[in-house]
Amino acid sequence: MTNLEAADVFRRIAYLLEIKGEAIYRVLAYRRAADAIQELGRDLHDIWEQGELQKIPGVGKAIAEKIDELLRTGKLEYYEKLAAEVPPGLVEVLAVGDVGPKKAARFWKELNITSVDELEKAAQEGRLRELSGMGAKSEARILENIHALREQRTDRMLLGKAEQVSEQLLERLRGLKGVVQAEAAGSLRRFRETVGDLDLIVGAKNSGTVLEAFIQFPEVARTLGQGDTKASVELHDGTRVQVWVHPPEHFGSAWQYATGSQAHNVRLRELAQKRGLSLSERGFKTEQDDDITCAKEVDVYAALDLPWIPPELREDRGEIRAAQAGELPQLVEVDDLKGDLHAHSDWSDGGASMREMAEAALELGLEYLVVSDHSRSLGVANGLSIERLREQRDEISRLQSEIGDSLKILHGTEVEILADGSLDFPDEVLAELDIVIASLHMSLRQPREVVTERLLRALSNQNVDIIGHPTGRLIGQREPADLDMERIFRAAAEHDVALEINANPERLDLRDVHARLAIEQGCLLAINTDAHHPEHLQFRIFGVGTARRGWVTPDSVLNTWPLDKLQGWLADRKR
DNA sequence: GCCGTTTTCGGCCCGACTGTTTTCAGTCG
Repeated sequence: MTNLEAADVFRRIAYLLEIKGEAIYRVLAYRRAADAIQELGRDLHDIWEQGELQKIPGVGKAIAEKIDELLRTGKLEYYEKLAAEVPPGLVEVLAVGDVGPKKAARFWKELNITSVDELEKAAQEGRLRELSGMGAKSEARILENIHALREQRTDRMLLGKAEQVSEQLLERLRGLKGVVQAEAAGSLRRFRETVGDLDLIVGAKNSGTVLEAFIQFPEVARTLGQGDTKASVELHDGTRVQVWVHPPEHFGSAWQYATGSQAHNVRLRELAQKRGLSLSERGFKTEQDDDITCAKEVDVYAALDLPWIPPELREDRGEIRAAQAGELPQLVEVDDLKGDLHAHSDWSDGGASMREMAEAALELGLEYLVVSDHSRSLGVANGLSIERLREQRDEISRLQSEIGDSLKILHGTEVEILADGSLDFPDEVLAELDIVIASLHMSLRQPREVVTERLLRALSNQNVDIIGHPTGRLIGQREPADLDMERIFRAAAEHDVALEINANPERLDLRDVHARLAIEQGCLLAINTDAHHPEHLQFRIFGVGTARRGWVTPDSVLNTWPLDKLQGWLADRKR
């Protein structure tokens, strides 16, 4: 049973309890435990075997016992009893917008609806409006939301797309009369790997006119809701966007609120309560009902005696405790990156020449760029033969003398880790290169033991400097290889091999929680773009965002080092 | 059901928006 499957059981329990009408805090407890299990980064089995289930935040005695039963037997009696009481199909009904536990329970008890199909049929037949408190409008909304669900218009989008769409809208918003400031908030600002809807926040006095203008933007297909301070719309491509408008004197608290995460905000509000304050997007209220406004985000944190907490850390993963103790990490920043250690050219499957790639790197102010084209076995990517690899070396020398000293081009390879764990080039060929990245692209579906051993074998090859996109996942398209990450981290630390945080928004691999575990084990990381076009070098912001979500500091990142230090490290390894 | 530098029992965030209502419940973030 995977972490995701176990988390799903507890999430379903939470939903069923909620429909059943159980105490909300019991529901929240199950939901919190489900989230914690899903975001572990470690294998639930390992924690179970070590008897440390109750060390997971949100897991106490009762839920630990249920995890134990689930992992031992593959089943959970408590869940099965619950599912006999409340039809489990109702969980899917909750995924329909505007349908929560109360309505789902009434649809079930009063109309005998237990699935989305049955709900759709009832709505089409006009039976929902017969319930008290429901009307034709609610019915039409629910029907529309069922269609949106069917068309998967509710899927989360990749960070790259979210960034692009958001920037476009922010540009327009900033151009509106009276707008002082417009910024991205929500999971995009926190650099979560996928984004549900876009949350934008605007500082302006005249919220009404800004919102009116916003819903008229050409990108907007329809308005889902609009009030005094916020509007919610759907764009032509199905992207959902929420815009909040607050007066500039509230901008800080509003931005903080809209950035989330929800769990982080709940913690802050609890802290506020303990001080006799109430925190909302409008700032603080004292017990005497006096307002404390926050024009800047730092004001919100300062009122709680906390330093400003970077958005990427705001996930209720210990950041508030660290802030209270004055132990927030000094996170890596984009400007810390001195080079990119993984890029492709048209020698293999890249879309640009080495010169074009180098010029793009120069423009970003990088000190060095590694050209690391694919190796011979990756036919689909036009992998290089040994002969062509050596020709490429000569070509790089020529290019280097042409462009001068401001950018050092290093010759590397992204060498295939073959199905048996051997590498696609012999050791003597790898030894000729400046730097070697070893990656998995093929046979990713091998059993855990096999694929883990395969990566461990590559890690122990003394020519290997970096493991590229370690798990091989493609977000939303291809599951990660079933690796024992803790063994990988231990081996990487032992052999002093860096693990990549691949910055391509389709990969983000290592992911945030893995990066955090890796540095705790003493691993070195490398934040690389894996660029196949000059513009892909910009992906580094997503890699840095992911690293920051993993509490990564610059000293753990190989490519924050200046060229001479990097070359020193590489030379030491060759000995 | 979980949790504790005020607690091992008694708490557990806060407000906007919508639809159906004459004052509010439900949903969402």
